[in-house]
Amino acid sequence: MVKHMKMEKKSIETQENILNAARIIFAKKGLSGARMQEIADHAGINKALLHYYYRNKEKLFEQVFEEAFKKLIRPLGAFLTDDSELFQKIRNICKLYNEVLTKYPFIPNFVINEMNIDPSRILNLLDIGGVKEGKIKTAIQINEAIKTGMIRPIDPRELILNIISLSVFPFASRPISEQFLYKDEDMDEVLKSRADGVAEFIIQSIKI
Amino acid sequence: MVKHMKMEKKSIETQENILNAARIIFAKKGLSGARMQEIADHAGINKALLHYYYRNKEKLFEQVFEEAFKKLIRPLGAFLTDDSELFQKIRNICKLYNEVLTKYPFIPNFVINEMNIDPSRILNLLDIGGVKEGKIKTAIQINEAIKTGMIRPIDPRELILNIISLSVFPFASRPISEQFLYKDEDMDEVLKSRADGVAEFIIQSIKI
DNA sequence: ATCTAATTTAACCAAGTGGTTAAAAAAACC
DNA sequence: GGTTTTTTTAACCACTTGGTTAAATTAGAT
Repeated sequence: MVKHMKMEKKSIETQENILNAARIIFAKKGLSGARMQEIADHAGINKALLHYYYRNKEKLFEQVFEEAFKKLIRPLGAFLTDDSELFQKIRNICKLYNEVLTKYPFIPNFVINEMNIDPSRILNLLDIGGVKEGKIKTAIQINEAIKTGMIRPIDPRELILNIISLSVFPFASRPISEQFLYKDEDMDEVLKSRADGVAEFIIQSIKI
Repeated sequence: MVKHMKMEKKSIETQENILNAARIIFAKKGLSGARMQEIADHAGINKALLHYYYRNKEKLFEQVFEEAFKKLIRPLGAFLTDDSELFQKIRNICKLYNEVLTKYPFIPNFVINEMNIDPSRILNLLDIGGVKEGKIKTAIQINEAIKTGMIRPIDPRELILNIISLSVFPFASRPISEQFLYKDEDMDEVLKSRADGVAEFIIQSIKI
């Protein structure tokens, strides 16, 4: 990306291999637990080449983290800026989070944990996907729905946090939930088929 | 604990200091991110003494993890084995989790993350607090409540997972929720006052 | 005061870590 | 086939890390 004029085929493929390996290893072991050697092995290359493409561990991690963080926040932004009617919006975000997290199940745990270790990591990434304005907009919409008697009174932020909790936590807590709740079952299938139930659970809880 | 016949006052205090330091550092940085030197510093002692009381990092970590894991699972066990009527049970667990996690807010993230890195860590800790039998008992109770028309049809495990999600996720995801939902507010206060609302949210969603 | 346990000091070690380097080899490109 | 880029090899480095050791010091208990 930086020091080569011609971007050859093999080179791009290698960089993609590195990123894929980094995604897997970092998500599994975190920044401090991941080893550059392991990432190189997983990418099918050697350490020298890994450092040839990515200056250092921190830079590689930043790229992987930023990408994961966006994947986690964008559905929230999509929900908050969604113009649909409230109940439909709720169905939409449940479905969207379910799709995204089925595809990238390690993201919630990974992002939350690294943010916990170093909250400053997020500083360059505020206001992604229009969350800021969307939040205000959706809060107004919820308060309207309360006024018109469509839903019972509830703090908009509480409702939003409940929606996210129900959508995201089962993925983040998978190893625990699997052990204590869904032992011997296909947790992938369980999680995938949750989306509709979650949306109805939320709607039931607020509608009058 | 091991090599001394007399357990003097100072000794016990030091061991407690070590454990407290270990709880904080491990919860913040995880097993791989924590440094024995940092734990020693935080405990106000030196590395030699740290190793004098705790043979190695792994042993110290195991003790801290097991303790945290139990703190996280016991409320679930208490809920599942609770003899109260269903709605009261739900109010009880919401309140209990809120109290426990207000006191130990780092536990969810810590336990979930370390389980994600090494799921085998839990193997000696299965069936804590009567979760196993309690699960069956509560499932029966929920199915009864459905039959008698007290609540709408729902998979018992889905309901349980929803309860846990709503109770635990806001604590686990605090750095993110704070940033995007409750900016500039006292998140401690917000979390503390959530318990009642959460219980009603759940009850509203299932009652007929 | 004396004996024992708790703690410090300070040096040390082996293994692992992120990262570098230079030269050789392999592959892609024209 | 010659040039350029990609990749490997392999050695190397400085630093960190978990862990150890032995002797000296401090504090507690009786």
